[in-house]
Amino acid sequence: MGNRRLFWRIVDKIESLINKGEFTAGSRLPPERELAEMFDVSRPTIREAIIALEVRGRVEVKTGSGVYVVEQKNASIKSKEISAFELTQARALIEGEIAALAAQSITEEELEQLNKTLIAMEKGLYVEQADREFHEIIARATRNKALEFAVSNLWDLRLTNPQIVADYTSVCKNNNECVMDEHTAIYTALKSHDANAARSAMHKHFNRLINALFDAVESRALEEIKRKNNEKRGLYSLDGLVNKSAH
Amino acid sequence: MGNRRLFWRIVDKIESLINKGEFTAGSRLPPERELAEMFDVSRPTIREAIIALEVRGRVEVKTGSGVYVVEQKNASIKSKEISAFELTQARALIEGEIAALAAQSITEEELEQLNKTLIAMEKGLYVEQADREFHEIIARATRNKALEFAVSNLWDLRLTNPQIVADYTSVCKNNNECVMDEHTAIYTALKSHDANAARSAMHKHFNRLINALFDAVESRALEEIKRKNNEKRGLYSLDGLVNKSAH
DNA sequence: AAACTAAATTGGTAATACACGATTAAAACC
DNA sequence: GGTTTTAATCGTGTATTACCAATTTAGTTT
Repeated sequence: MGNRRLFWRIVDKIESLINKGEFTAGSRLPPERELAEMFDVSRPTIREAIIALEVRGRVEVKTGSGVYVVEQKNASIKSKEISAFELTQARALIEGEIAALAAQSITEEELEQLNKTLIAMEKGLYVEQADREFHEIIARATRNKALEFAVSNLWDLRLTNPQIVADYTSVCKNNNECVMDEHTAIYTALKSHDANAARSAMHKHFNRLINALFDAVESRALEEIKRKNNEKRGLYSLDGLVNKSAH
Repeated sequence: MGNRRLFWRIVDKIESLINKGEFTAGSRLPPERELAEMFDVSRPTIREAIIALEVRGRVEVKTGSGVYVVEQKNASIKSKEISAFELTQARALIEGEIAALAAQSITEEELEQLNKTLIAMEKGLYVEQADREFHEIIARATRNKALEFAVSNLWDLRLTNPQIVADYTSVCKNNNECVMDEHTAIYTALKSHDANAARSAMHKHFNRLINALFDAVESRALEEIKRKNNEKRGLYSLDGLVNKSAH
């Protein structure tokens, strides 16, 4: 149950207090001893939590003075608040251009690597991994590490943001054939070194994904509405009364 | 002198041991007690250092078993090894598409904000900041936080990678007029909601930057060659001998 | 104004008890 | 006798308590 180490729980508590505005940016946290009493843990544990927050860049420790909340700049953008739609559109835009660029510089060896991911995907094993590799090989083929970096960051987003993970898994289940076909189309375009074809194939790939996401989210929203309506129906139902009065 | 808190120094020591290959990926670190003796500090300090390393993602702690070194995957891509050229090309590609997208959705208010950055830049104050804001406002105008995220990440790269910082500052000194003109052109295209014009203006902006970078690096390389040649000239020079023999 | 306390706060250590995981030894079972 | 299950043990991280040192800050005195 309470398996997670104690200081992590304290980190969460302090962080949420900061997020809630209980401790505002620039202000000083209560002294260690007070926090220890507050959360009913020992001082070393509080210190561990503060160190974790410090490494994360959320607070700054000034010896002899206190612990101060650090101004969070782009933290709101980071990870949270980004939807699967936004991520997919961004990837379409960026990876579309990457595909166009890669079409001009991709080597035979890289094409062979791409082909291997296609085979792996067809066999149905390591599908997730094959998917990521496919896109990363193309990014690498641009000979531009900044683009690799951008793709890698967006992929991390997909894996770390819980909402996006949920939305993606609901889509990716039974669409392997689609992905296969689309990846093959991209591969073919790259093999013929046709930049425009590669870009458009990549756009198609993500466009289909956006639509699939839309359908999935829509149907889930419908489910949710039905569920809530059923709850209300239970609350406001006259069935009981009707039955009784019928007798 | 030894002002920095003790555990940070331990973090450095352990990290350098990992980097040196003393502790290989996947292997277990010596137990806390042993490390404490090794570095001549107390166990709580070792624990603090390990927590810092854990938050940084360099090690993983398994209760009752030990502390294990984590495989570093994309660390090599991250930040290091990326040149100013690569970064600029990546930005051209990505922000070009962003400009095209933003042209369709940008609001009057955002256009006004853009105008303010132009005015600030013309006055010559907060130029760096005005530059960043200009690009971030456009990213925001896409209504896509994943794109904002990507732009923000690339900008961070520009500020954190020492080599890129050096290359950029050598270029940005006396080119404010260029930047002003290019930003104005982008602004005008966005104001008229012309996606293609916005994309191409953005491309021109970065293209000029790439050329400027190239010139700067080239001239610096020339300087370097001259310097080295002068050194060699000193080494192999016959001037001294000639002078002596002349007498 | 400068120097000097004194209080508040974090920095660091030592010793202790406990909980978890893995290994080993013993017991039970087949 | 060999195999599986169970129990004990040891190594390791987890967490607490208590204590003192170093630094900063504010106030006080000179």
